[in-house]
Amino acid sequence: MAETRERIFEAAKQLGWRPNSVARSLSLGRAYALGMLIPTFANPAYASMIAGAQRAAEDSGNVLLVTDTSDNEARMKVQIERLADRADGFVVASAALNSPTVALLQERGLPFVLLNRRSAGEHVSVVGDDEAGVHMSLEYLSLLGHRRIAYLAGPRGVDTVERRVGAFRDFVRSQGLPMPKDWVYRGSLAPDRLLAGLTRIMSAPADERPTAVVAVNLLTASQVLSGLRGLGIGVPEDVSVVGFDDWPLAEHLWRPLTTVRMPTEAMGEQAVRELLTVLEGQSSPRETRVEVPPELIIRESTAIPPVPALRSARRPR
Amino acid sequence: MAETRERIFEAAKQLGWRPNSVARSLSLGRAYALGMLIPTFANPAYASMIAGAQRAAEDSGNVLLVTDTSDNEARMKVQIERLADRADGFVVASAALNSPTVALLQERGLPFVLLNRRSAGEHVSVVGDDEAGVHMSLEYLSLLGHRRIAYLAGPRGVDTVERRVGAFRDFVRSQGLPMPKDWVYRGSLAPDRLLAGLTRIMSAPADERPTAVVAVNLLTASQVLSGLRGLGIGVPEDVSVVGFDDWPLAEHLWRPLTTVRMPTEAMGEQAVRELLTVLEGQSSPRETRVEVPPELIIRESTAIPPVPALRSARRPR
DNA sequence: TTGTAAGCGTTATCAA
DNA sequence: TTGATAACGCTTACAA
Repeated sequence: MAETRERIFEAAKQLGWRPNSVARSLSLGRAYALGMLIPTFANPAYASMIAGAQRAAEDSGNVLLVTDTSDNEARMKVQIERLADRADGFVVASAALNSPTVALLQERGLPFVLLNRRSAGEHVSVVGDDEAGVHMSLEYLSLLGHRRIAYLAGPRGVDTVERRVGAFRDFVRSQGLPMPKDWVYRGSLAPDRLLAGLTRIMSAPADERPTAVVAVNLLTASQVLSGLRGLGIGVPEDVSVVGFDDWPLAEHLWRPLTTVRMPTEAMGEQAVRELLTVLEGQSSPRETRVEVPPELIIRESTAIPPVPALRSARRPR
Repeated sequence: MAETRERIFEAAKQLGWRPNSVARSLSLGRAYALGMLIPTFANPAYASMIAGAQRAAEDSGNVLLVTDTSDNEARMKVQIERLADRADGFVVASAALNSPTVALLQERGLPFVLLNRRSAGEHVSVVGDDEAGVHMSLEYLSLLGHRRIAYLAGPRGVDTVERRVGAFRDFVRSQGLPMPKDWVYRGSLAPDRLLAGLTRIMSAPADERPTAVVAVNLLTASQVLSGLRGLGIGVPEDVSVVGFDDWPLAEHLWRPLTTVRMPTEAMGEQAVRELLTVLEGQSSPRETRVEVPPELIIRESTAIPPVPALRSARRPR
């Protein structure tokens, strides 16, 4: 009986015997391990997705095998090959919108769920409500009186980024805000390029340039802060800055950063739960939004727009 | 012959066949996987150790299985149990000075090398030159003219921390600098506790309190910056601040932080190389120092001490 | 209920 | 050189 089996297992364990998980995997055809592909450990947002995922994995008796892909498709391929038999499925947080990796997983029949970044085609994915996050930051700026708002997005091709810019554009349109072409920056996020872009946007006279800048992520936001500081533009008295993602250091930047905190930990957690149901064959392609809503963390990088700007905005043309 | 074997493997691969790595592990008794235990993904210093380790692992045909231990011994135990058969050895970056985990690894005969943090007893370990890092930051402060220097270390029990405080104490002694008892803070690094400690140290009159504060890591340093800002103490004009570890955000803090950059990536790399030699049975217990020296990144949080302090320091008593 | 054997996909050994 | 076979350590199905 099962109970006796348990007792024997326990007794054996006391004597120093432990079942060999490799042999177990081979016999069972199941590894009780889940792979997780992360663009980079360097981005703190992923650190907490991993933390959440790992907790969920451990709670369900699985181990989580995490790798850093550097957003490099060739590396991802190698890692998937090497982990294919050792893991029962994958949480993929580093998919590009058109990723050969996703194709590879599909053709090899490896179960997977996308996290944070979706990809073209049908598959199960778990994402946070980035649109709501952007929306709430814009609403807040709007409430403060800002009407001229720029968005620093970075290059095309990543789902999350597109969702965030999309939400920005929707808001701007629905509120009838001004939208000169270069107020949405789509260039490289490399420090010098970004600074050049920011400088261009800010080179207009004070009553024509944006009174608020929204950045696509935390690092970009902090570069913006430093950039404005270098340009001699005050934050928040001249320009307000809002970031995306949160992290202890965000509080200690040149100006403590107002930013959108995404439920990253819950996202990681839900991704593995979703993957587990896929492994049980219970799931069909669909997109899951994590229920936990984003949160706007208001600190000191935002304020009402400068008075001249207000005057100019109200002056009839 | 071996060559034919290769050709057949290649042909089979074309046809979609791939050797099953689990079966391979079982047969070979070797998994070609290495475990890595990290205190927390949230600390950016570890992110780059992982990056280095993963590169070295991949280059040698291994996969790196990384887990976040939360510095929790119980969790480490579970993770080691679950990875014991799936990995050939472990890189342990989250060992406490007296860690049951190390004992566990030893009694189960699992090969391992300690990274960054050493532990009591004999074992192979890879560390950076923390002492040199601290030393160079203190030399720099000294050169600027600082003589009253405080060190915020945090709780006892972690090897790296002890090495850093040790180096601080050595320097202070060798230079005959003043060293009131509470200038070395050994309390909790929780924000409120740390702030209380800092406030106490800074509550002395300006010409008696420290003119420079050195922090044990990046987060602590940024908390110190914010703390001083809150106290209305200027950085660097009233007090200089030096951190430990570097990260892109360090440049964007309230004051761009002068800090010691450790060769974290090289450390991770070397740890897996070291582990690989252990696995080949070539290694006896020893400590390896990573050759790459620390680097002092000078930014804007340090300057010459304030003039009144200089005057007071020079005034004969 | 208990014990035995087959199978998981490799590699390694030993005859042929 | 080739080909069959045991072994890795577990699970499960089937006979005793």
